Amino acid sequence: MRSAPTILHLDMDAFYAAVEQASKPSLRGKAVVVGGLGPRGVVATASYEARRFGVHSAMPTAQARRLCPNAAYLVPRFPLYRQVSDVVMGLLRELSPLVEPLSLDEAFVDLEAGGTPAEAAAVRAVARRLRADIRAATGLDGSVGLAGSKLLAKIASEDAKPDGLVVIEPGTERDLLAPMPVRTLPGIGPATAETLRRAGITTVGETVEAGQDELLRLLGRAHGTGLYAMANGIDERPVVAERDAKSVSVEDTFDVDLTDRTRVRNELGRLAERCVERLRAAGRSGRTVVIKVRSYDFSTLTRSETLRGPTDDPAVVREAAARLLDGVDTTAGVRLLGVGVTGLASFTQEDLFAQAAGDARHPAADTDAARAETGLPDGPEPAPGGADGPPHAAADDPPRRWLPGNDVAHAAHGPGWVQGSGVGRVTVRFEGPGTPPGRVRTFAVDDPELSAADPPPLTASPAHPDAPDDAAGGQPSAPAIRPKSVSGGRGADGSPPVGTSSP
DNA sequence: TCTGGGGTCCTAGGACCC
DNA sequence: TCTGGGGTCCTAGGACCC
Repeated sequence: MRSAPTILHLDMDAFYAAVEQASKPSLRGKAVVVGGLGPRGVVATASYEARRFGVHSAMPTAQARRLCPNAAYLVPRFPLYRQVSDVVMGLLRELSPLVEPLSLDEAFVDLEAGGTPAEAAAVRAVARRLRADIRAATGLDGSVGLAGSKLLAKIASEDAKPDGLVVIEPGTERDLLAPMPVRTLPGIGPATAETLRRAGITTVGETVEAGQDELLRLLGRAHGTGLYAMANGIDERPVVAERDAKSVSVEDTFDVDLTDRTRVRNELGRLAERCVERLRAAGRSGRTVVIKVRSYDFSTLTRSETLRGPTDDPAVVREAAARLLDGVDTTAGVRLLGVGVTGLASFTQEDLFAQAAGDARHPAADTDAARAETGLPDGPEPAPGGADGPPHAAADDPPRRWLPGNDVAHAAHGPGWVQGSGVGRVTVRFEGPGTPPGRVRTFAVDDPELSAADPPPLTASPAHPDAPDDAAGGQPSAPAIRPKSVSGGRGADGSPPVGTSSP
């Protein structure tokens, strides 16, 4: 616990949706929903405009469409989000060597380790400049929390949303937390909250009053002690940079349940290969192979097998997965299949093992060749999240899928993005991050002039005059890209934005 | 037209070993 | 030939997070 609020938590606002709006001028100020667009898709991120209709993350996309039929529904473009994320993380690393990313859009930073003076005014100034820099570099808003611990920094950034900055002064933690619902605390999900509720505990303050013994009894050792500490505002977890991944996995939900056993086996084999591609791209190998099978009724089981040594051989993983599947009854219908590898080791260990074992099947040269092969395309990973279409279309090399949000280029009209498609036509809007809102044209889906394209990079907003906020508490700083979001940033109180009026 | 995909951590039982 | 006891590994499942 620190005596100055030197732990910073950054959380980008509605990240995927905001990137889409920055990238597609016609969507700025409009409801945008990014997520799976198939019959079983869910929402990954909704823009604030869409949230006003009740749309939120993890909601089935079909339900979102009912609530907000006029939103733009887009497939995620992870490579672009990753690019933008790299820019943001780069700015954080200028503040301190201790940066702990939690996801593409979220990270902790230990400002003290970066040499920022341990006093509220100094850290506040750093945070204000950071938010301005992020806006200048990406055109996006990020909310920042500052506190003496990770727990409170995260709660502060949540309170700061959207587009705000909140500082929690050390010493005020307990009083601040007491009235909050237990669900506010990280690690307290629906199940734990229900257990606590049945014991008459709904707020953080009641958690403290219940006492540690009671919490241990209700929740078990690790969870109970952890919750009691958190509820008292105690959190000594350090900011840790760069943790190695402990597992790699790949899974697919099918639009229609699979019943044919051969088809199930084939899909599992494909997943095993995708999993190994990712494993190799990360320069790792793994020892335990896990398969996951979700049934028509959503019941889910896993089966795992630990090999004698780590492998990155697709055949070995595929065969292990196939063996595991042999023990699973799939006759009633399979909704989801997954393959994962855990017990990760690095390549060098793998090579040593292979040599020691005298593995005849895979001489070293072979391994190298295969590795070079996977490293070949510029996108190391195979478009995650089904960006290039769900696996199910596998039937006979489908013509080409134009998914809403995809980048395209037209020989005559230039770069644009797919707004929609159907009945042999595809509608494209021609615009890019730096252009004014563009116009729409419709083509035949097999128009030879039309081709898939890479996402254009987000350029920093030119309109932003790099005005650092005034000292006193997070000033309005004209949001870079948004045309008329006058009410944008504001001070520490996190009051909701005046929404730009409905599209 | 219910419920994605990628992860992390914890628990608990049985095997196995000392 | 009396149910000790601890540590580690493996497997399966569940809660939780973004």
